[in-house]
Amino acid sequence: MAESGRPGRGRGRGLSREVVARATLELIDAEGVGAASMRAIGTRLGVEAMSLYKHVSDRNDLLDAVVDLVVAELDHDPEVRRTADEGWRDYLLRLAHGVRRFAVAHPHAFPLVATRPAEAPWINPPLRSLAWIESMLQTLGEAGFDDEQVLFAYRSFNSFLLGYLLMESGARTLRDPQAGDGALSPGSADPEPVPGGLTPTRDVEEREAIADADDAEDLIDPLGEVDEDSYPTVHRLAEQLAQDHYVEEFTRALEDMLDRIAAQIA
Amino acid sequence: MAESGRPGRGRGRGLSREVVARATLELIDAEGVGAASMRAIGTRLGVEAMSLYKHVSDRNDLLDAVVDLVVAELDHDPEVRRTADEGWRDYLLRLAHGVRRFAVAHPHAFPLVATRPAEAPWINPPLRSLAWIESMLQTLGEAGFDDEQVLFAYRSFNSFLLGYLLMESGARTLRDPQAGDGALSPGSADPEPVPGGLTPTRDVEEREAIADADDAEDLIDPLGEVDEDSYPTVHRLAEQLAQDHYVEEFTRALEDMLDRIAAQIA
DNA sequence: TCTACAAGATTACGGCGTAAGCCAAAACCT
DNA sequence: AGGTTTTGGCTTACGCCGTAATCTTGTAGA
Repeated sequence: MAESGRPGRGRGRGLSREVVARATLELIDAEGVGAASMRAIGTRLGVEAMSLYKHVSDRNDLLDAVVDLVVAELDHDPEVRRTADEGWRDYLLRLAHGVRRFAVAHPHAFPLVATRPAEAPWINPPLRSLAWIESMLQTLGEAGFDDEQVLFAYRSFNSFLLGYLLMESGARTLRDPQAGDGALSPGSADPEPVPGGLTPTRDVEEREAIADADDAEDLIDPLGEVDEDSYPTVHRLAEQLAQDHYVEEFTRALEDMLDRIAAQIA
Repeated sequence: MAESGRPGRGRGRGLSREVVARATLELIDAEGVGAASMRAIGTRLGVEAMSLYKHVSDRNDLLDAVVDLVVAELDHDPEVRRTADEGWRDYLLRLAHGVRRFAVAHPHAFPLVATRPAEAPWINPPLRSLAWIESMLQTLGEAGFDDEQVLFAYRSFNSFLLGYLLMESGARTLRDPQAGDGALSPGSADPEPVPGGLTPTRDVEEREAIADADDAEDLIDPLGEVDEDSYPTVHRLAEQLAQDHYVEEFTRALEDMLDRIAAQIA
């Protein structure tokens, strides 16, 4: 990991597995997974598509590299650390918020992390690295969990993050009225421009701040109208359904889940 | 929706949006989403690929039709009904198990239902039909929930199902050691044969029975070995991690979630 | 300087989604 | 019944996709 990579030194130009993966992630953020073709990535890097294969075995491997990038990004998050200085609860809390920060910053990429097939049935998304799994299991074990409780917490934590963040990132990446996604298809020749007008590249904290600030008026997209006669309840609740309370809800649901784990070990 | 459709009557052969969608679902079950190309589907139906476009506007629409098929399948499930004769808890319980039956029977298709982009941010997977959303919101409202509680229950239920079942179906559709998935890619020319040797077509109950019967020895795939020095905890817990306790865990976690909702309205 | 090799370029192939047009047969309307 | 319209499937063709195979070139090490 991170061999040398700077464009000045080394043999060719500044390409490397990580650089390619990073460019791919940027492309995914900007235009969706479907737009990240080998040719498009090459173009973005000023390079022919086939050159990517010097750093990546095939497209699957590239997408795996993107997932690795996500996991690596977690390690660089100053709030997320692999230590439980303040107890297991704080450890899981920080980890969860770190993962959520990524999901919010990269709503097009999160489904990738969430649904990419794993090598073993117990490598669960969204933490698909043996290193993190080891860290988590070990931390919980050291916190006094017995084996069964460790596994319960492991699965509870993963499925909670998976479900909630996939729901949230799904709400942030709506279908383009014309021209679908291509996210889960072979082929698909559409560009899938990011629909909401958001440009998810940096500034996670900034957007969070915005989302948190106005508390009850940040509705995302009402889908025009809902037929009142056919779906009266949906129609009545449409406005509240469209409100964005994700931060508070996530925090609260997370606390609830941790409570449940705590109750389990008591 | 069921116009006539029988091959004997009507104009052409027995094609229809639903028939095409059903064939697609079968292909997805057998070989994964990536294998369900227009040409492959046509071949399976004894028809040219372009003929499918008479019943479906494009491939995105076809995948939507598959999702519709899932929702429709729910309606035909005798245990799942859109009424709360026995209270909201029973209603949600039956619904959840119905969705899980589908996820277990169609592990390759569930990620599709889970990640397909929606038209509005409050249409959450896995219940992506206005009819079901209306049913659920209305039922909860009639059960005495106020608006805020309805929304809390709605989102809790959806994110729980999404996370748990995606985790479970992910564990049932592992990566083919050679040749990746193509599930989230454009292009991808691989067949992705179903890995576990399972043939998920009917007999959900039967497989459940098997899964339930032997309680502690149904491990799915150990991934060969895990390096003991690098990942000691994973190594130690590998066997238990590989065990399939999904049914009991799901049931228990579901009850916990319903408890949380119940506590919320008390 | 010579050699080996790694990084990127070129070419080419089969498969993909699908636009456009064609055609026979079923359905409909006197 | 006979003419017309509509429908459902077929054919052709185009551009994009992933990638196998091969060639070119600049650089590092001897």
